[in-house]
Amino acid sequence: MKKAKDGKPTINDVARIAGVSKKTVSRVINRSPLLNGATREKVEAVIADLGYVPNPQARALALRRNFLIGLIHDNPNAQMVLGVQEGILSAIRDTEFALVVRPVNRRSPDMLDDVRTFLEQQRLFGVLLLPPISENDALAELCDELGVAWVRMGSVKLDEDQHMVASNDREAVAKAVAYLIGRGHRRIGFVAGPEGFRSAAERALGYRDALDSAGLALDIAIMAEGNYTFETGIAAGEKLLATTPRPTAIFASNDEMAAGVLHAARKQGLSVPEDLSIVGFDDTAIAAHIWPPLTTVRWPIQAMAKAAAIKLIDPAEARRQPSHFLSDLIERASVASA
Amino acid sequence: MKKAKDGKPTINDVARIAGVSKKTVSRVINRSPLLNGATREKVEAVIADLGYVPNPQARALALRRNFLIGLIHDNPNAQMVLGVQEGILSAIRDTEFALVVRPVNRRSPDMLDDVRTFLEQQRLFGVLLLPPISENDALAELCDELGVAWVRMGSVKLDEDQHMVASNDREAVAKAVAYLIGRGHRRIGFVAGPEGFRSAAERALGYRDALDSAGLALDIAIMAEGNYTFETGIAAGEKLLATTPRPTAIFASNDEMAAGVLHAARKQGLSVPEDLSIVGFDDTAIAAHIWPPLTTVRWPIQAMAKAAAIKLIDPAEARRQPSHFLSDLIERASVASA
DNA sequence: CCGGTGAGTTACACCGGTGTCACCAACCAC
DNA sequence: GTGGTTGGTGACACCGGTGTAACTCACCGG
Repeated sequence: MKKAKDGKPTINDVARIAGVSKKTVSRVINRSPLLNGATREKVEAVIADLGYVPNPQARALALRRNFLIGLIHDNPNAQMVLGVQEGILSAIRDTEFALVVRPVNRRSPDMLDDVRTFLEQQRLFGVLLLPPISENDALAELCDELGVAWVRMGSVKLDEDQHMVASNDREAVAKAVAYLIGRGHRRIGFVAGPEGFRSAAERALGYRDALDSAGLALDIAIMAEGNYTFETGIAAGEKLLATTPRPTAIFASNDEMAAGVLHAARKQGLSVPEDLSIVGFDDTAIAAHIWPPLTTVRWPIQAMAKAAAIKLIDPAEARRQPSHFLSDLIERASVASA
Repeated sequence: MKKAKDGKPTINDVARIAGVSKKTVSRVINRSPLLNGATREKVEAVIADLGYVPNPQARALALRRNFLIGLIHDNPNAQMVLGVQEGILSAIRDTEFALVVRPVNRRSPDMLDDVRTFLEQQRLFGVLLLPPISENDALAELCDELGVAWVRMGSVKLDEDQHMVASNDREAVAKAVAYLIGRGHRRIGFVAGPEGFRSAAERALGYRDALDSAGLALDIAIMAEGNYTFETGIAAGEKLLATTPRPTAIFASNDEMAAGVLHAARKQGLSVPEDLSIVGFDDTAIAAHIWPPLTTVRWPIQAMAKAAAIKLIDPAEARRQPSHFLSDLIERASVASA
């Protein structure tokens, strides 16, 4: 009778029915310590009875902060993006936060303006920046300017711990290439990622590190560059396989390019791994599903995203979260001894 | 001086500086028609000068509606989910809507409660339901109960047009199998999707349709079931390839299982497509990147998601959006004539 | 018996928008 | 000149929460 017929119950309804002020109801919701136990129980009973849930928009307005975190990304790899989303979700589960996604176009000249409009319009609490766009310092500056908290993920540490969650691509690639060297390979080709990507640069450094440690010389004849796509992997594979002596192993900077190298090898009638060993990076779905299954480097994407999200939303837990994650070599069937 | 040092400008700031009431500013923002041109220009100048952007939470509170739409999904295929996200984003670009994502666990007994909590807590304007979870009628009912608008995507029409965007999997599979028959195949194996998935049932019906039209008998010896994963595709492939006479072609209900069949064939020393033709469904990344590239059925996922989002947010445009989308057969290299 | 203390609670303004209605001036018909 | 429209604007309450300060009431010591 007193309650609007279709509207959801509000704090006023609860207060009236429980016979207390709305502020007291607010205290119950927010678990305020100075609250008489009997009052709390009475109010909680009414809340349960009415099925009352606080209105997040009203809360956001009064608190001058909201509970939305954004994921800004420009990543062609669907599995990575979804892994990140899952990771963030596991961090915000059972909190009042929600995840807003915003794919952007790295190549668009309006990219920064787009992000600015998005942030101004939605007034997010904070954002997560995913590679490769996370490498753009202008984005971090924009967030600072607009008062939006931010954490970026990346392949190498770029900021202080509270703003950064990094894998260590250089070290991981060095381990993978060292593994090939350990299997007797001496002529190991390298397919780099595109110029301008920090991950590509880091992975290339890892390759050099491994050769250096083993006392092997760098030979630019067996180094090629792709842009992380299957097609450029084929082209790079063709180039490397045309050299003499032919490499006995190739490390590709991501799985798609590794699949392209495999494709190129097959076109030339080479068997993998008998004639050529191949190692990729990322451990995306394709790695396990091609033939032969690809030995590759897996980085803990969900765990990283979860840590990043916690840094964003929970200052108390933030310092307990690692900023640095280790990758593993996943051995499958695309590597044989030389 | 008058303006808080760190806070963003509010409608009050604009009103005071422009020398009008806040209601007039509100009218400018909302493009009210009864507004003197000179007043409008004056206010717009102040808005531009201050960089004023309306607070979405305050707006949501006053309007008793917000501008968040949710994507609820439980889909193992990252590419599909991301395609949907892109599609939705292209629909809400340049609107004030934002996209909130919510992966759920289909198998969890708490799934419905999770969704309920999510919807009650966030008070979304509306949600998009993705298969396979979109097939759950209880979800649609829950949305109706909570007053949340909804549109579901699926492989077959389940609701009235305003709630539904469907591909036509049955017809698409029938076309694909007819294509195999047209290439001379008479013994065509079928790998079904998991029981309980509407898409799986529809695809199986399409297979039967095609055999019927060609006057071919159904042979359950060359039908197997998988759960849309690579591994179950291998198992299904092994089963079908063990029959005599061996099928000359196999249609798998998704690409991952098709890749599994390919894997099984290769293990038995069979060449594809010389000894066995294979057709998949979905045209995910894996289809183009395995060897040989997979002939498969592509459904217009982004366009469907875009149409679904428009139905949700724009009643005026909604009736102009199709509810029914057609799939294409993408011919690659995994099919040869019998 | 009285003033001080602190726990528990309330009244009220406020967050930043929108809806309603009153209001005013200009214009019109009579 | 009067009364009735109409276009344009403002005052004020309201949406549903939270912060602040003030209040009430036991309980305490002197």
